[in-house]
Amino acid sequence: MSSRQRKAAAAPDRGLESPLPGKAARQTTVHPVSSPDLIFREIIQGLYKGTYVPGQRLVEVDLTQKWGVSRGTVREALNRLAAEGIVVLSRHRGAAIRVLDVAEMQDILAVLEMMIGMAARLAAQRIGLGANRERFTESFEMLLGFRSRPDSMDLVRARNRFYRTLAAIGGNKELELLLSKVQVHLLRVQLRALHESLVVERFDDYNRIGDAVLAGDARRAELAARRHVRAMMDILDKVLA
Amino acid sequence: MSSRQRKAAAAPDRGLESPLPGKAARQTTVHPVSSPDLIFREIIQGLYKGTYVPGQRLVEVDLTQKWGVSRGTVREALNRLAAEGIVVLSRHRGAAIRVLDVAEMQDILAVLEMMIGMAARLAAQRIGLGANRERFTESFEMLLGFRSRPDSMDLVRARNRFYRTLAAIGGNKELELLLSKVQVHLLRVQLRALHESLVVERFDDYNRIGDAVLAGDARRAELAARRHVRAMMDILDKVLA
DNA sequence: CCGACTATATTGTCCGACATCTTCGTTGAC
DNA sequence: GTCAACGAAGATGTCGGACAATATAGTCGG
Repeated sequence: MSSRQRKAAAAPDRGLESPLPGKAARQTTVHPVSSPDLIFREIIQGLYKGTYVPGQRLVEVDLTQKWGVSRGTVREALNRLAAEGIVVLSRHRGAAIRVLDVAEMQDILAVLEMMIGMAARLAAQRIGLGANRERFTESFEMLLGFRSRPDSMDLVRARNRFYRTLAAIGGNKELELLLSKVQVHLLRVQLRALHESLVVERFDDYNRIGDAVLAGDARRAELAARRHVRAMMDILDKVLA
Repeated sequence: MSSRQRKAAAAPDRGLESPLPGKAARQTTVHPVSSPDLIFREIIQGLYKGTYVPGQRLVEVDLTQKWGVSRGTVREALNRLAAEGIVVLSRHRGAAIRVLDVAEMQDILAVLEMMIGMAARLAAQRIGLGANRERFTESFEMLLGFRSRPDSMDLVRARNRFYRTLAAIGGNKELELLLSKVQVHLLRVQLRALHESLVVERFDDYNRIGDAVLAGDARRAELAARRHVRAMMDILDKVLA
């Protein structure tokens, strides 16, 4: 019974036309993050910190106790991590941090070359629009600021931010979204585990990319970005030899 | 209390090294699909069928009644759909089928041009390996078989399969994964709604792509693929003019 | 007609329970 | 002693209910 009769989603009632777009309207309450969100980020951060290593199994009950949340909440976080490709799920066997084999790393880098190249090209083309130049310059200089002190969690953040900004001012939302789904986190961590030399930050490359973007030289920006990724591929190949 | 002490995922016990890879071992039970999986697919299929239209809200309780599952299950499905970008979630406001604006469609097509181009290039390079030629030929001919009878759900499946095969024989797993995350479903449905002419299947394009791939001509395959996507972008532009 | 307040619908999160399934140690036959 | 079948324990899949938090709609007073 109950007045809960609703025709089960049959009526195409249009709603949520613009869920996020800022009408600068009243933000009734600040919606910081949901619990699954927190766990999601914690685990990614734990990846960099070494709290979690590829191959490690994630048992629901354990996570429940660790963060004091319910299984349902943990489950949501795990599903999102799986959707991102960071953990693998197999029915009735549970979750584990994904292990990349060398072929997968090469695949990721190959795709990354194309996507980062595109992002750099678009960014160079649109560097003059709006506040793009300021935004880019800021994240660029912040990244370069770590030249003297690598190996910190802040550097990781700065690098990620640099790439996010690159994609953002490029203006292609879909590219931005897809780039966030490429397994850069896993790749970095597992490359580092593979060989120490791979962890070296290539600031010269960053410089070349940044310069070309700021110069508005789309072709050069794309080439610099692609060369950067290709350099990592080469190092990977050498390590294997 | 309770012997449930487990150090909360601190021990890097390696497990699930190869969750899927076929050791051709005993498959104790056939794991068809989980309930969230079913709902996930149903909704995507419903998109094509018109059961669900962009902008339509998806209320959890409705879906639980429609499929006779619990809210938790529905929730999982919605989260996955959100992760794929098919629905948008906003806190306490619920889920709705994502509405693409024209800019987003253009973004998606721009990324698609690059990715499909890459897939076609790789596929042409590897057409000779293993059973690639057979696999590709089969899906190719199946697609062409619909030349005389467009506008069926089967055609949708055939086209998707063609692209999946293209990506698969290309051999880059990451590209394959990312391609599956591009919003082709939404794009097709909303393009169709925008203008009837956009629904026309471009079999000539498919032919050119297929021929080039089968000929092992990587350059030509990439160009044909990119041109196909670009043609759709042009039509989109014309409709807007 | 407009703005503040209240009611309701809906989502976010938790808890507990049970079925299903995997894993692994044990038993027993060969 | 080896190996397969059996069975117990651990973990996940799914369910149902419950309550809090919050957005939206409707109501009331001005």
